[in-house]
Amino acid sequence: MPGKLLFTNWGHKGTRTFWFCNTFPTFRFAGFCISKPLSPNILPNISTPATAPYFAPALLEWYPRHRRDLPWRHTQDPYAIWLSEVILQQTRVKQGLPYYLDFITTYPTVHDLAAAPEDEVLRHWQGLGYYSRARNMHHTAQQVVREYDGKFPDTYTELLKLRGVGQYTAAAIASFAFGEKVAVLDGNVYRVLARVFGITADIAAPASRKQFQTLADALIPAAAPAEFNQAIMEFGAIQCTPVKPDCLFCPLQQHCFAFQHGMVQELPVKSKAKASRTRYFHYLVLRHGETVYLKKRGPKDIWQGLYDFALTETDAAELPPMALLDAVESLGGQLATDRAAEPVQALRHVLSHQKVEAKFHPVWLRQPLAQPALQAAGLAAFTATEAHDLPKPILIANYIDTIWK
DNA sequence: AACCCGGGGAA
DNA sequence: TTCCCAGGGTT
Repeated sequence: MPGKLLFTNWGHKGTRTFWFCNTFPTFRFAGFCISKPLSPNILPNISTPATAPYFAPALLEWYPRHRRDLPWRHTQDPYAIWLSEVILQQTRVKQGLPYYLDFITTYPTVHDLAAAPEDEVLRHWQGLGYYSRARNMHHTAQQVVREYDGKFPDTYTELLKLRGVGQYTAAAIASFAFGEKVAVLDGNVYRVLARVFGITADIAAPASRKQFQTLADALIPAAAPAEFNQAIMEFGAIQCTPVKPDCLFCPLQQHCFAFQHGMVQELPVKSKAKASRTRYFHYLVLRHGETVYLKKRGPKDIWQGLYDFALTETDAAELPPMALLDAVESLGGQLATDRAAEPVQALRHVLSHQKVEAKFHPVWLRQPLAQPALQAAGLAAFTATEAHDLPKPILIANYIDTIWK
């Protein structure tokens, strides 16, 4: 962002003087205005992580006094730790906790999880989102049983080979369960490091990862890698929060670049996600007697492996006239004449990357649909009880609740 | 490197 | 309503 040179802040550190433009992250350093972040992109209030001896001790002193009492913190079982970490990916503790308790109760060991049908695992996951996590988790459970004799690998490098276990999760399991000295890097860690050390790299850019990883690896103490990883993430979740961090009572206040320079709001730098698109779903809720017809969703779209109704998607909110009747006819279905028409229900469902505007069209059939037509359409007949037990998107589960109370 | 994948809570 | 939360897999 070249051009603007209005100074909003300035500071001294040692013999150096630096200024900040209001066009952050452009800033001036020692009289030179630079348009790109310094390399390495650590602002001059620290030289190297080795000169931050305060960091780990402060967190390790803070952690036992502020940590939440969470069930996965009472175990060394790599299975339980893996389970909790997969559930907590992109998920807040408050939302994930009941799912963890359900899973660890239903599937106390990796053998129990591996032996379960995928539909059942997905049903327990229902409502938690990002369903590939559940499918990958199930796959990995079977792999651990088959190829690892039911015992999780005990090193970062080996853990990384498991499906659904990336750099973060491998580091978490390796340190928590096996005491390996490898620093975790999640959203909390990015935020804490960016603020304390004044790092201006875009945390949404994959290329920034290396810089944060190098810093975190330098900060993690050999004496307590697990506690350090727990502490820095908990610190980010409780104290150094995304909005309104508790800087007033922060143990790192004196050392925090962002606080000392009034830039807590500006750090970390994070580019915005692209706008989400709107999709228009027209669901045909086909029913006959106690039977409802559902379809298992396929790959390369949202809600893979979950069940919903016969679906017609359109580019606009309106459906071409007769489209639904045509769809019923193509299934060989006939409309029942002895039932009053039920109202079309519209529900909106917002995902982080898509907005789904769904309309549910109830259709009572005169006769059951024939098997060949069902098979061709990917539909299958279920009772209300069976439908309840199948994994469904929250949108569909909510709708079914409204029609069956 | 870019893109896709859910859902809920707080302001 | 609007804004925030983000790790892993695929392409």
